[in-house]
Amino acid sequence: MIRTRFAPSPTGYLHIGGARTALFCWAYAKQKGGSFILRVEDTDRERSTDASVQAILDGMKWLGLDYEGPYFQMQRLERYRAAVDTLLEQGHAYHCYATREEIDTLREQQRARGEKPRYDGRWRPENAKRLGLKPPAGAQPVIRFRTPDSGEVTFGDLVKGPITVANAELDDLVIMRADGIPTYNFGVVIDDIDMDITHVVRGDDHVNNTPRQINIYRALGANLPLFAHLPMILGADGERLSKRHGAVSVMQYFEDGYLPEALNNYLARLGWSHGDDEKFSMAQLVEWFDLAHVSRSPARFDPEKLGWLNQQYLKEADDGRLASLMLPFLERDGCGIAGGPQPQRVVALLKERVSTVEELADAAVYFYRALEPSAELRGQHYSADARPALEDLCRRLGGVAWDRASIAAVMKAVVAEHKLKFPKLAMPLRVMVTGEPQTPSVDATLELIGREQVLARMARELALFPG
RNA sequence: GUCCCUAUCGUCUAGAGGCCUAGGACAUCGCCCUUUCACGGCGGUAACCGGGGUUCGAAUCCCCGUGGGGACGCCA
Repeated sequence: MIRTRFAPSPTGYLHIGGARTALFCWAYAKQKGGSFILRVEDTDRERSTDASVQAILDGMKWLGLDYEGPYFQMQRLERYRAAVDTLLEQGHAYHCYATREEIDTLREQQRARGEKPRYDGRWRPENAKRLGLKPPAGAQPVIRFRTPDSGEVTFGDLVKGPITVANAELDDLVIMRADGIPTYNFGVVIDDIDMDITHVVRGDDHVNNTPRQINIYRALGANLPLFAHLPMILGADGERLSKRHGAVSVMQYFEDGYLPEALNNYLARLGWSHGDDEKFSMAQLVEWFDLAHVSRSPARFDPEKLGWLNQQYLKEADDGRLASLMLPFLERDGCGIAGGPQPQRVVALLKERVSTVEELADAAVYFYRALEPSAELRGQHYSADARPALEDLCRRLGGVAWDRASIAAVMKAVVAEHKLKFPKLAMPLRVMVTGEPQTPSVDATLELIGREQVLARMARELALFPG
């Protein structure tokens, strides 16, 4: 039975990188008929918040990633303490009384010497004895894991292949704080063991933690899971996509009018491929996903390509669904839909011309509210020689059957009688009625806006024509 | 600085030693369609980081440079 997990810390929203990790873990478990677990790693009491937990849950829900859980590490403290006791008894861990200041100084000196900053093991029992160190009265020690002095750790990463690190590169890491709360590298191991995780699929930034964690597994006598490290996602500028730099919350994409299927598809395609396939469903992702085709180097996030994919999904999305997604944006733009055309029909007319729902709403405004053309547009399109034809058209539109074909027929007749080129009539008409130079075909647009509004807007603008 | 990982068009990628004159997608440019703008269709520009090996043969394997990323916390 395959079991994967996504283990975010609730110190912020669910961001793009986390979402992709979750997506891959989810897809892998689904494909294998296994379980996907959500575990909240909330042991950083200073930074973890309930709001972040909720934000992560919201993001998972929007993306459609269902899971077992969530489990919370802060509800499992007893278990970690018991595990630490075992390690202590067996000599795999020890108390360390070094102060933070002391350690900081040590690290500074090491860096100054061009060495890798590492704890020097001064509180290992034998060293403390040799150095004559005595636990200060009343001091609460942290607990450190005793890393093997020699040898190396090798693991076969499912994405990157074999990775080897010498134990000499590792130091004795703190596994439990003085207050009994475990640190990341310890909690993650205990939980992955207890939750029977078979495949640890996580970000590249954990590659260096893996050998440390493997040493803890070994000290505990536990079986190792398989590891797969996904490459990082970089910003469009090649810089790290982090919470400080523009790493956008997944829910920001919802707010900007993206469809979750588009974001999932884009994210799946970032760092993973299935031949030349660019657009595929979640079901196809589940069917096709494999760790062998995950790329090994970081990828840049390309908003342009996401926009293109979103447009592809928009084109085939249900009009009613898009209409309801569009309404909040319309309201924000000060548009009520009461008295206007049916939103679904507006959506049908506009959806393949935009790449987000927000753009869709922006493009829909003139169906619900008259927009005044800019002076520049008026100057560009309102010519004296088009005026008689437009007046004629206005009159005739008052009596014609109100459907697209009839409107088009009237326009063609007017164009012919006044000996004009079609655009000579259509462009000023478009601007008069919509306030915009670019809209769907003008007959369809007029039909939806409605006769009353069209005539009113034309009359108002006609007065501004020269001549 | 030290350690780990990595390297194909501007970007995401296909590529598992001969199928590669290196394919697709986004972006970009041109043409077509056309009632404006889009959509769509067709076409173009554009890449195997450098140097050594291994091999009859290397984008694919090895080594060294260089570039990029990550890690070095009582953060996760």
